[in-house]
Amino acid sequence: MLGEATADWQSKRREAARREILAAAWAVARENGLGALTLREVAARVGMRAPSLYSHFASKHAIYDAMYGQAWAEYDRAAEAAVRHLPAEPRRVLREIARQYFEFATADMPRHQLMDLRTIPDFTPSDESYACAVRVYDRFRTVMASIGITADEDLDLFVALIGGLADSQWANDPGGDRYARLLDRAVDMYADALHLPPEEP
Amino acid sequence: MLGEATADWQSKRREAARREILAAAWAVARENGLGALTLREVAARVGMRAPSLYSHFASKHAIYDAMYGQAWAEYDRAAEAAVRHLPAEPRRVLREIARQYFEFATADMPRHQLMDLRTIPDFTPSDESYACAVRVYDRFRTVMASIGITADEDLDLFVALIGGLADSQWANDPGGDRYARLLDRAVDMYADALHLPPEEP
DNA sequence: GGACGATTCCTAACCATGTTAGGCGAAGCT
DNA sequence: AGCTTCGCCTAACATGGTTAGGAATCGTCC
Repeated sequence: MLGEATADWQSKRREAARREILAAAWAVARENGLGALTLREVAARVGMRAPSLYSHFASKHAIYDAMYGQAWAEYDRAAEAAVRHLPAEPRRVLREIARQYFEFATADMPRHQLMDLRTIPDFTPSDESYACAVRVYDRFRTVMASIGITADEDLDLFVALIGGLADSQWANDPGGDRYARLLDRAVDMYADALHLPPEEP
Repeated sequence: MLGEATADWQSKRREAARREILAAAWAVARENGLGALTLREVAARVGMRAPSLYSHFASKHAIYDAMYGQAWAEYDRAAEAAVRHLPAEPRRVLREIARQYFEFATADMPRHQLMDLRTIPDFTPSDESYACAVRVYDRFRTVMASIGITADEDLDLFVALIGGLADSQWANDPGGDRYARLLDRAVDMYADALHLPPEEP
């Protein structure tokens, strides 16, 4: 039987190794694109051979899964910070949420691709990773509720709207700001449709 | 030198073979998903071995390219038909375009994935295939111009809106009709923002 | 202190898939 | 008939995910 202290030390080493592998995976994805993320390349960056990664992750999908969870957790942190200083006016709240999402989505292409479940064929996140995404959505729902928007359809519409703009940004003007301008118009369209009062100047 | 009649006959056989291969590729994609589209599988369905496909397509990407062109050409035909009986009221025109796109996009998942350039890594359509997509966009721009919408930003916004809803449909409610209902709301939002007159009952 | 057990890395290899090389046979041209 | 062309074949290669099995390391226990 392993002693408690040892188990703790070992699990810390395990965690460190996992973190290092994930960091390498992110580096590869950012430098050469998600498509270039190969086990042999990741392994090389941490001074290992590909099969050794299996001591830390059950499969390549497990690495994707961890990255997926990390990305959503990252977004959750950013959103949490933003929620603490929410404007008073509902319309400004919408704008804030929209901008936050858009900035996060357009700041890092591989991260954004990874957060989209359609990107990796046959990928389904683990419960744990998926919970990170759900947490974000719960926070979003709470904020929306605080300005009186609770209907599922209203929430879905807002998400589709902002998501469509972020995707269009990547598809049609990566690196530019063409859709950032449209974002404000979209938010206003949406706010008008829901009869939110205009902003004070 | 080959005789004229023979060349013609041979090129017809070549075309027939290409069509057969593409049909098999579509069948595989629809039955087992885009990810299951493998050269060996396609070849098997047309009674060949994988390398023989290279007599008809330069690479797997060339097959994707042909499928991409076909998909957009298909949409172009559908759009052309719709354009011939456009309603008189601008708002109804928008609704018509939106519904048309949404229905086409949600009718066939692999086709929709393929029409999105992000789906296949490192895929860039040939000029010829891309022209099919451009043709669709030109038609769209013409119709929009006919109801007085010409600004690039207005067009981009509409496309992002409808595209976002179609993507959300696939992501969150495949097989359902949750986002079809939202489509009409989105169109109205957009039409209101552009001060289009309401529809007559 | 030495044997045991777990852990972690390695090499070798397997399988799937896109792709290339090279050959064989049929079919048409001259 | 002889030559060329074409379409298909088999064999093989490169890459990439994965598995099998072994060796080294390190903490634990007698």
